[in-house]
Amino acid sequence: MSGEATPPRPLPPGLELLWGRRAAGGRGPRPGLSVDAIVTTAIGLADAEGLEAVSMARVARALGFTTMSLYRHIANKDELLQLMWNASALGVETLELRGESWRERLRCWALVQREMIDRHPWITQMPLAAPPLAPNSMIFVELGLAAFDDTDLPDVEKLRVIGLLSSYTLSEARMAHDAARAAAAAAGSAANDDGPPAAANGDHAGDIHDAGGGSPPPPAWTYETLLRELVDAERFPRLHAIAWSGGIGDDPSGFDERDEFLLGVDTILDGVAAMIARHAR
Amino acid sequence: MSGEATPPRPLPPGLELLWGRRAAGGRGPRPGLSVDAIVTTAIGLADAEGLEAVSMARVARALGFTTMSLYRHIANKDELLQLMWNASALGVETLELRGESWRERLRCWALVQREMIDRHPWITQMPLAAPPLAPNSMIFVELGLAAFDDTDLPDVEKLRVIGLLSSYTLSEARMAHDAARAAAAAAGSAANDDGPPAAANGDHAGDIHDAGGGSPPPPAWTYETLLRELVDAERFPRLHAIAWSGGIGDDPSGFDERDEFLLGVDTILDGVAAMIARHAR
DNA sequence: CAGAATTTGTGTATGCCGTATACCGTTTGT
DNA sequence: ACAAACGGTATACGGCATACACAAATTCTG
Repeated sequence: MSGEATPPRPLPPGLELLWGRRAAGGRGPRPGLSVDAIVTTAIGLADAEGLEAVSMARVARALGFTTMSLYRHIANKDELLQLMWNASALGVETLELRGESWRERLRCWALVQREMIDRHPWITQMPLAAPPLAPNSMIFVELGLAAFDDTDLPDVEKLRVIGLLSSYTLSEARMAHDAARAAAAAAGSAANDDGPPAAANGDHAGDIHDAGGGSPPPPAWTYETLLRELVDAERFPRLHAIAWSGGIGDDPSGFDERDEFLLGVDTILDGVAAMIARHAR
Repeated sequence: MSGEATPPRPLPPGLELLWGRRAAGGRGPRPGLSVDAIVTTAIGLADAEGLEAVSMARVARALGFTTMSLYRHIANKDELLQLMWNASALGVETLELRGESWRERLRCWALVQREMIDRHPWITQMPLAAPPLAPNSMIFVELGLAAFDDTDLPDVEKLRVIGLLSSYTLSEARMAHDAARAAAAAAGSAANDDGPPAAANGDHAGDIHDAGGGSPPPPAWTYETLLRELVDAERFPRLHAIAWSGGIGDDPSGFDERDEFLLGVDTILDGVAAMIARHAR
């Protein structure tokens, strides 16, 4: 709120690296490690084993350095996560939205975002705090704003729609990947025996969740069977009906998650159309 | 896929507690600790200091027990989080949606959810995995479905809208609370001196983010000033214009976050209206 | 009523995590 | 030649979730 002179240099910590301003001074020994290398191997780790596999120690070991060496290039783990998030959107600079109307372009915008997330599912596990400040986020927002160029929507509304769309995209992707991970884990623990044996307890195993008899575990729960077990017809009449009518879990039609997602996008865009019409009047 | 007989008992671990089926056997000493007490104090801790303050050790200490005693009542921390999430929606059973039309009821539904989150902001920090299976989540979904009772929308679409609305609600709440927390942290670190001193480094302070001269830190960044610093007019023409036109950060009008939120909800509902109209035809 | 069975809470230990701090060798500007 | 700056390492600390073994309390069974 004070002053109109643009502040000269010192960005808040963590942003300088993101926006690429680093002195690159000359005096010490030539570094064997670089921010790029760190971020790249961290992303590789996350791609392969999920975000929880990314620890300072693991990243450093994968690079053949000590844990603490990373801190010569990165302030802390949070900064690393920010850098990963930014680097995961590598293609954005050269991206162009296809479509003649705002509607086609926005749809394309959402889809591109969804595809970026699908390429790096750990994005949905990131503890994303506060509004986006990474350069690639900015580029992406700018791109979204450009989709509105043929409309008269006020800027605030454009931003609201952008936020709405990307929050939908993120949460839809999160659900899809969580489900996929759960399914993979269930399949894995059923097939292999080296996975976590149900829920390891010490000498007090049977109390909280009795591990069943000696019989093989009942054929593993799916979301649908669970729903049918839990939801009674009196308290949950509508959910009960849905659970017993099939078509909840894996849909047999060729209707995949991507189409599901686009249906949601289209619903939002219908709302945006009304918004634009209202403002044109 | 297999069998039509409802499976008899053994729910997957973690769900039994949520759905209240516990043997309550008789033989041991009378417990001085209960699941309820644990969950309650954990929620108290989270309300007061955020979700990161909830550790097994802290909860146990607050109760006057040892850390490991908790594990006699709860399988692991994740289960505790699930229980907290479920308990945070305490009022849902006695909840009724006001409104004559599906639209009013859905709007009310979203608002109620938002208010529940605002009462326990740590909900937005929860690593929520997979579709909701807690009883209170179910009740809430059932309530959302009931809002559609005067429409002909297929069930799948109803569920999609429910998901869309609540993902929007959650992410909007997350942004609001993250911003609030950041603002509080900035104000706190400016006023107090017992907070983390900027970014502590060892003998190598000045390299990554040089802490400025001895002068007092430049008046602290706001989102708007940051945007103005980072976003240049060539690469980000639209964002640049927005950043310099004011009205981004704290809006001076009496237009608070709740109204902002409801505007987004209304946009979604416009889309839903189109959806319903399409299906009625 | 005697012991067996079962359950609650405790103490201790393990292996991860992020990171503060002190140190040493290398490079470079003066 | 020397001081300053820098890159990497070793060590250590406090916190975390949780495995495991044990003691005391209670109740069921004979």
